[in-house]
Amino acid sequence: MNTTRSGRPALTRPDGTPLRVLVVDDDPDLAEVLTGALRYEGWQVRAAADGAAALAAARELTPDAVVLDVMLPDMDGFTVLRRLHETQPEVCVLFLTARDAVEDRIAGITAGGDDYVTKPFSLEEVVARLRGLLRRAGMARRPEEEDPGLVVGDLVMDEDAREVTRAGELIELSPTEFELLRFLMRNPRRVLSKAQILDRVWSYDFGGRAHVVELYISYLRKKIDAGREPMIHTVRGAGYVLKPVTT
Amino acid sequence: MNTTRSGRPALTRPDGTPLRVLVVDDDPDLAEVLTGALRYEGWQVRAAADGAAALAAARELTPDAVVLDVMLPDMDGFTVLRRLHETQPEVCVLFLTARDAVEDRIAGITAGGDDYVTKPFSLEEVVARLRGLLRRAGMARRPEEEDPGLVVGDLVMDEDAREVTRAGELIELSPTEFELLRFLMRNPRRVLSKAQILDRVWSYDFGGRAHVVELYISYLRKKIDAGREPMIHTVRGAGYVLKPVTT
DNA sequence: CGAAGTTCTGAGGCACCTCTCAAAACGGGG
DNA sequence: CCCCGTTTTGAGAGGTGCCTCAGAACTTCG
Repeated sequence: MNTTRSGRPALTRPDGTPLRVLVVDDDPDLAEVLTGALRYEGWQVRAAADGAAALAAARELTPDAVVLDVMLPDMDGFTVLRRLHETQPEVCVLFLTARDAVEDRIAGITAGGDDYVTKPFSLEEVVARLRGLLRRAGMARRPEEEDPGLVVGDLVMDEDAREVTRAGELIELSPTEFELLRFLMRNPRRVLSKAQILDRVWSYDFGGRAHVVELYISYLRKKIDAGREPMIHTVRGAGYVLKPVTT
Repeated sequence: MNTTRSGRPALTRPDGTPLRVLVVDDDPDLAEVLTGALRYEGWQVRAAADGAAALAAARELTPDAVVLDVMLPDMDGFTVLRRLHETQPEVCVLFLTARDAVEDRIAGITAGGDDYVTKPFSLEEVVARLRGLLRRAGMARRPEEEDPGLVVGDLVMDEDAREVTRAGELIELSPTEFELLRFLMRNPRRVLSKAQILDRVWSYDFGGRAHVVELYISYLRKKIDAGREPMIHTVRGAGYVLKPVTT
């Protein structure tokens, strides 16, 4: 079976072959990190540095989704989108955009089913948005059973509703807490180093130290483990693990 | 069958041929030690002293993994990474870096599935990280059956969860204890000298005496053999062995 | 514009980990 | 049975990792 590099079963196309994604960004470092992260999901990834290259690559690859920077050296991201849809109307597009840039034009996009994230973003966010897009477009399916959502023990996360419950009890989380927990829940019973967590959950341009991770772990513990059998465990010198209580 | 020099079945590529690893470091002594340790794992190893040589060797060898020093005489380790991924997107990279240089430039590395170890490191750590990388990338498989983890008698180690159980009972270990036990479990029924243990489990720059090994063996015994049939045995004048109880 | 919530920094402190020293226990050879 | 080298154990110093708290900077929303 097709799997992610973390060993978890990958999200695939309906026929079981790996999802195909095209990354379009003119910043080589960012493109490198993005393609790496998406490959890590078990997907087939290709990169392009400008609009012309993107359209050429898209004709060749026929991707299921495109991660598309709005600002490209040769042409506007929206032009690329329009041209893409001419030949491949089914393709999903995830825009990458600066925070203060053209919110109005983006707003029209999301109506068409596409989505966007603002720079600087975290990799978990990009991956989550992409998975959401593909799932809603019916272009992806989880292998085997029906989508059970994210479940670890009695801890349940509904990504669409952005709701988390433990033992049926609703838990309110801030945005960062939510993303951290999602990352932990996508990798249960695996020790995750602070560096790994920082790289995936925090924005790529975050300069701070790993101390923040400890802080947010402590926030999560207060909300999730408070007065209960703990699910978040510290592994000294290695990182943190999320485990169901009944090991 | 392809085997390690210790007689244990080697981790191989999916087609059964030996894994191919490229070691890139400008310190000849360190490169020598590393290539030796990786060859000992039954892998096909080649060394390069700078970035240019590394890229050339990679084109020729098409390695499954690259052990890459961040500081190279001719070019940045990250440039090497990007160039490598251009031609061989599937390759895994394990970075070697100084402890205080970590935070700034390593950022983003673990997101793509790659990993790093800080100098000074132990050989067991490098090997373990590499095995983890290759296993998760689906690029390596254990010969014959599915990955059972590390099992000796009723002693079981889950490397991902960093968990050790004996007869189902969870045993808490410090980082050094864990690495020592991993080394013993990877070489069961084999007498390991204190010098061997020191060379593999402790960092290469460790100046202390072999007395630490005795000390840590005693710690392990207290946790693993406590009140049970002993698995760790002393072979006077030779070293230590880990054996299942029913010999 | 003000209030509430969120994110991050820095300092303090506790607990654990690692290693050294010293002495006791063990085991084999005479 | 005793001696001597080897191994084990105990106590403790020093360092490090991790957690908590308090508050400052920033954002969001009314």
